[in-house]
Amino acid sequence: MPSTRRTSPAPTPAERKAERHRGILEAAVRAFSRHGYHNCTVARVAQEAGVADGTIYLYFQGKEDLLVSAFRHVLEGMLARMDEAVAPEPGAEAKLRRTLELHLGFMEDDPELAAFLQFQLRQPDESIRRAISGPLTEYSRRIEAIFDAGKKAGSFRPEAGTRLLRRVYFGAVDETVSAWLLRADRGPLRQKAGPLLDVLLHGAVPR
Amino acid sequence: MPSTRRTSPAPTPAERKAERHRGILEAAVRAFSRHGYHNCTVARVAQEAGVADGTIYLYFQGKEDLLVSAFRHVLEGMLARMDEAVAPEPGAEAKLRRTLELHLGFMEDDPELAAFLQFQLRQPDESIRRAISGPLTEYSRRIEAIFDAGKKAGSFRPEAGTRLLRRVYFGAVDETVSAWLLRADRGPLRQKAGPLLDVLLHGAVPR
Amino acid sequence: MPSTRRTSPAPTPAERKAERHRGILEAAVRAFSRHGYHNCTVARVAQEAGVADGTIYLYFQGKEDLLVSAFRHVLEGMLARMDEAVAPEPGAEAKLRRTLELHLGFMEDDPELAAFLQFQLRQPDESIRRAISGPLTEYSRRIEAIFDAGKKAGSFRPEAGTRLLRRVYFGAVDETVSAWLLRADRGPLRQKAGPLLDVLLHGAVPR
Amino acid sequence: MPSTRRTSPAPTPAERKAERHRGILEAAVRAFSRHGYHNCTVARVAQEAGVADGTIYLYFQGKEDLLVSAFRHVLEGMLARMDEAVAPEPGAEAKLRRTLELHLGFMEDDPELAAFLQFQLRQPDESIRRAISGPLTEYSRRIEAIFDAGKKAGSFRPEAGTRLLRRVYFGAVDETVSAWLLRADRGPLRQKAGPLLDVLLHGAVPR
DNA sequence: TATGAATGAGTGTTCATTCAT
DNA sequence: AATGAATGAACACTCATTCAT
Repeated sequence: MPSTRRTSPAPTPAERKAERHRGILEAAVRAFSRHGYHNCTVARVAQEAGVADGTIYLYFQGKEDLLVSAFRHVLEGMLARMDEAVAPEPGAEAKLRRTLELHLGFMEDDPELAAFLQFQLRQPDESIRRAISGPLTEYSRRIEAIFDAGKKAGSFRPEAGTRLLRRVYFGAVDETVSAWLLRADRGPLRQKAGPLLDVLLHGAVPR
Repeated sequence: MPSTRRTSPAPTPAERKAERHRGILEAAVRAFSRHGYHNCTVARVAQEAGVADGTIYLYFQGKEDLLVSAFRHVLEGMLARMDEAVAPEPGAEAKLRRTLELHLGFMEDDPELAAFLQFQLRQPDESIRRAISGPLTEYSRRIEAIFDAGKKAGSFRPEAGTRLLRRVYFGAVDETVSAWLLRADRGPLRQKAGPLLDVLLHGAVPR
Repeated sequence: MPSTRRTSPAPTPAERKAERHRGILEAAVRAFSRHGYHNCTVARVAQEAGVADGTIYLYFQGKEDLLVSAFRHVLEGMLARMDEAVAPEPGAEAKLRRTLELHLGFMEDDPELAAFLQFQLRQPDESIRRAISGPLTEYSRRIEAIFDAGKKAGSFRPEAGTRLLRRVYFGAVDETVSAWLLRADRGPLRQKAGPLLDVLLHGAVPR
Repeated sequence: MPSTRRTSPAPTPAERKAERHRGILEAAVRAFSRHGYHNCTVARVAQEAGVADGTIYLYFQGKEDLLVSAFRHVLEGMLARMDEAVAPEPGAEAKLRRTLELHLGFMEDDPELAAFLQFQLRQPDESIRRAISGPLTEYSRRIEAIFDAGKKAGSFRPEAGTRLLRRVYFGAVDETVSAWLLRADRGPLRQKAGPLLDVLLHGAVPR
């Protein structure tokens, strides 16, 4: 008698496909972040994913599509978890803090993913930049929404441009994570959220 | 009477060599920023410089040395002009403002150079990052010196970490220039120094 | 009734691979001996073998490995056939004669292979010489074994050094084959075995 | 009063030229034997000779001409000294012995020259082989003359072909020198003349 | 659907040779 | 005569992509 309750019920073909899709994407993140996008062969991604070279091309258009898709996959995951965690936060400042903490936390927990985002995606190829900008805008939108809401609620200065604030936020986060990644002895990262936010919110000048 | 001092005296061999060196470096900046480092062949740099392929190798070790040397050349030029212009400024805040204005001004005046710095140098290759980090530290040092001096003079909050302030500065500048570069209609850039500095100095929160 | 044993059964992948391996090696012998190792491009070997350039690198490490592997392939074939033919010969002198006849016969029957062995393998590159010396030692061992056995049986002078005898044998064969190859009108070669052996065995001085 | 007997009187231009010619040839021998003909750049020969790259081309047609000329230079020197030393020897056997002793002596005294002759000249290029064969024939002629004279005088067996005897002689010398060169610990070489000649003259078979 | 052997276009680099000085 | 900077053709090797099985 077959067990009525399998630990993992036989996956449907569609599920198998989705699983492999995801497996390749995550292998790509690992492989690209380890060797660098240009120095990483498709064969290495395939090996990392445990599939044949040709199989990659059943799931993706080519190497570039693999990079872009991996980025989308990663960012969607991050945004989903951010949305869930940030929504309950009461005010704009709290939401911003929570977002920053989550971002730094993700990076700290998965340095390979962090290296992928910080280094491998900075490809100067026009087409890659274009393809990446879409998903990235989603993140931007969330940050700008927080700043806009904060301005309305009086938590943020209305005369500071929202896009400018967003850029300062992203720039500061970016530099912070990059510097942390390049350090040989990576200490804790998420705890840098406090000081960083302090400067972003109150500036360099004493009141 | 023959002039003893011609406007363009016959260049000495050493001068010719230095001139060619510089010519190749500047061709490299143009070629790399247009096509991307990895998509740009050495032959294209040679063509842009008006020399034969092999000539490149009389002046540089190889393609990577070309990238790194071009970066050093560019950054040294920027720093020299910054040092000159920033020294006379009276206080830390004025020095910071002048530095930022100059940085944005350089980028606005030479978008190709800006693209080179913003995109082509972000190579994930370990060896390139290492070779670049040295000269870049020079710039960091200047910014941190300004923040340190400002703290002593009471212009800046002493409890804000100097390295943190530097990272926020660099991150904000970086994002600002990148965003400007990616815009199809590049308007003025240097005038963004004011609002940007306002946020850096006084933060997002109203006092 | 389907035949259980086809004359040419569908080759297994492993067989196909071995076949191609051999095909490339033999193409390399032809191409190298025609154009000279250094003047022969890998592309030419590939063309001669009827495969793409890149395919060469699926079977060999590089050009040098191709040369060395080709040599090993050729010499192993020669030694196998020699061993088989020489074993039944009764005495040392007969064995030596048979070996010499076979050697000259191989060269006469395949001048391209002869040219490969005589000219292309004489590469002064240290690494090539080292790689070649191993297989070559096998041939040396056989000749020395014959001389040693002959000394014991009283057919050869015991006071003549075995290694010296081997060197005279190899040198004489080498010169003979080279001279034959360089001649425009290559007559028969194997029939030179008799006179050559006569000199080797009885010397230049009348008794 | 200027000394009437200078140690080296001012060289005429023609002498200077000849001196440089010789200097380049000898530099070529050293450079080629150290790095191998194909791995040795013309620039290295120039450096070794202490002249500019371009100067080489004032004295020689090109790299190949340099190799061939160097060979001719070396062989002419050897033959001149051989002729002088061998002439007084009384009989054919003595002449042969003297020639062999001189040959081995030259190699032992100048291993770099030996390596040049043994390895670098074995270039498979058709044109090189042709260019080399001429001067080499001179050496052959001397050896064959000795064998012919010896046959007439009854010292050598008349039924042994002269060319065959010459080939055995050259082959044996060649193998002997090569083996000596490849040995890490090069002991004495000239003293191998005796045993070698013994085998050449009396063969491998006891009488 | 998956495989992986085969492809062949693409490129950094070397170096024999030339020639303006 | 001598120089040595400049040339540019040539080539081994890589790897994204394809396709027969």
